[in-house]
Amino acid sequence: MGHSQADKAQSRERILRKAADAVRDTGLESVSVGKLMRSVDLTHGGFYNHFTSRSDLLAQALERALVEGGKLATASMKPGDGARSYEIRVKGYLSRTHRDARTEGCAIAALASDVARADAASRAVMSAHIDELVGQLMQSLTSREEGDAMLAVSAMVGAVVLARVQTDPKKSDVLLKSVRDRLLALNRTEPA
Amino acid sequence: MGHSQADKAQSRERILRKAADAVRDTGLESVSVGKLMRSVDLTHGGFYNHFTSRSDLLAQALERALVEGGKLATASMKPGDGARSYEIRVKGYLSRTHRDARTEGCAIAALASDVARADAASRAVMSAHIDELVGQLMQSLTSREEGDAMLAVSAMVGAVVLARVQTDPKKSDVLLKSVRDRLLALNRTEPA
DNA sequence: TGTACATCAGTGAACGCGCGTTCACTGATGTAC
DNA sequence: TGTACATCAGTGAACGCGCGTTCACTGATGTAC
Repeated sequence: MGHSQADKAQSRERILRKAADAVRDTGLESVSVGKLMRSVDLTHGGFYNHFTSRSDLLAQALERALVEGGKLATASMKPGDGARSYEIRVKGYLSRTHRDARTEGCAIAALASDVARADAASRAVMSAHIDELVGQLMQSLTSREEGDAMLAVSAMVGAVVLARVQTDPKKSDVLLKSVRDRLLALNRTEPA
Repeated sequence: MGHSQADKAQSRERILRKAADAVRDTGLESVSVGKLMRSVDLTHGGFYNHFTSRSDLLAQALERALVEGGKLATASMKPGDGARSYEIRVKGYLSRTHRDARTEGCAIAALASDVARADAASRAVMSAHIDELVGQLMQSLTSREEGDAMLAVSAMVGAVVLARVQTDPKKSDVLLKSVRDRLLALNRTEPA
């Protein structure tokens, strides 16, 4: 609303934050400059004081969504939880809460199919976050094998996306629980 | 081009087939009536001789894409392959060929994130095909446990989508191979 | 089989609409004296 | 500290464009006699 430099930074931040949410809520392509600016109580013309184009905004919103979505994963972990961190991550990711919180949750699950057909720049941004997630999970695995982490990440992302598609709530719950139980079991039995 | 009843049925079929491909190639929302009709050498006005609206077409194209994508899974199987069908399915799904053939491949992998935020009708259509895929895989599993099939389907869909996002081709290959090896191993060691 | 007529698949102009982007403008903010 | 001026965040009209949908039209197809 104001005209100071601090106000500008704040406006930019509000636009980007809203865009990061909108992108996860309704997809990359659904975000329009007009609707976005209206949603933060500004007019469309001012958009270009903050971003050079819609696609510039989208690239930054994707990155932001991935970072925000990634924070949640570690937010609920206390230091010293190291040994149980695999369990905590898997349970959190494959929870009904996460399934039902698409707008605040992992952007990989929210946008994977979209980004799979996007340009190389967008895919590279998400690739980095996939690698990071695989790395984090590998560290917390008793086997410490990257391939095991890749299976877990694939199953986690796949299960959350499929659980969000599933219209029967009971089947959706069962899907989450089945995958969760099996991923947890794998980490226990594998080193045997 | 022609005006006979047979021509009409053929036109409708060509439109729907193109739409089913386009939907997997570039997403549900990207299909426009004008571009679609041009791509089958017709003009946009005639579209409404075949479908009541764009969203009517989209619903049918999603169903078609799911059916076509599902056929591929069983196409390469010979009768009598029963015992090895889990292996054949998993290998086919997690192949580089499938990863690189988004337009002809499994529509669940191509459109899962999109449909996750679509209306209940679209989600119900895809839900049915997810259930079917889980059912098929369960039948071919030595454990015959639905939960095991759910893990496999989640990991298969997740891995293909993530492999399509991954910009580093080597990492993409490793992801597919790691998940494939582990899903195959699970079916061997579990009954022990 | 040949003719007259109704049907209807396909055409292309026209509609209202929302889109991304540009631009002349306003007035509050920040700066120089 | 007070005044004059430059800056620039935010406004809103305007642009060209592609969209989904409608509609009067055309001419080939199918039908009735």
